[in-house]
Amino acid sequence: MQIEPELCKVEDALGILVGKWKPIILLHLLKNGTQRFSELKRSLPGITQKMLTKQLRELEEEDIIQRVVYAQVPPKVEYSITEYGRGLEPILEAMHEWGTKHTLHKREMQRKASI
Amino acid sequence: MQIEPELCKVEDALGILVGKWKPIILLHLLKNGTQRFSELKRSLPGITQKMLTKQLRELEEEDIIQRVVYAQVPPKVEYSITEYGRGLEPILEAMHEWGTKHTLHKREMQRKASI
DNA sequence: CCCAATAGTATCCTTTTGTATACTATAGCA
DNA sequence: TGCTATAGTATACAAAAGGATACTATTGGG
Repeated sequence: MQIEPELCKVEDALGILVGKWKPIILLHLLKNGTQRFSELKRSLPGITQKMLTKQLRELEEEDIIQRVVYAQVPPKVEYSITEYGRGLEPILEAMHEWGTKHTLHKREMQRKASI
Repeated sequence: MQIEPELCKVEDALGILVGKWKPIILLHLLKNGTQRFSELKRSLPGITQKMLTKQLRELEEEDIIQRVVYAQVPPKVEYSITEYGRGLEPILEAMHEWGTKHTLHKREMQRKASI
């Protein structure tokens, strides 16, 4: 792993995943497939509409998710992961794996600290 | 991959990597081994001392890096990745791999857009 | 006629991140 | 005596991210 020109690539990935909501949104779409706006909103307790819209727009911009609007009333808009976006799964998995270890590690550290 | 309790784990990993400087700092320490404060600073053009100090303190807090102070004048402080912190390498690698594809993908998208 | 449901916008505010700049302590050296 | 080097702090500020709340359009149903 060389360093200088490689950094920006790591940062690119990070730039796409970063934010309080993006990883959760992506996990939901990866796990559950196509979802409507309202379904996502219900899945993300605490998110505001503004935030959800913003995150979805940004992910769409990067071609990570796809947005399909149905000409209906009331409106129906569906979101799904693109082929390309599915490539993020290994990163999410690596993070998940590490996160699991991290939880145990934190617990261990606290135990030691309390002695 | 289950969802609800799993989310926080992904977010834990993200929380540690996120920031304009943390991934670069970690890559430098992973690649070059132990480094002094001033060496890191020189390696990160544009970072202010305050930011570098802050990021290093946070990484230390999470037991990702280790800080060793030598009782000298002028001061000497060395930073290195911990065993535990080394566990982040697969994540950085997955991001790097994806980032490389992303660069090509972006280029392709721009080419298409310009037709 | 009025209400509910959906997928948003618009506006204002707070918190978090990041930047710029100046300052400190101390030993060795000229 | 004053300068340099190192690893920081302190203070003020600017920008970005996130949150709270209110508003919109439309149509089918009561």
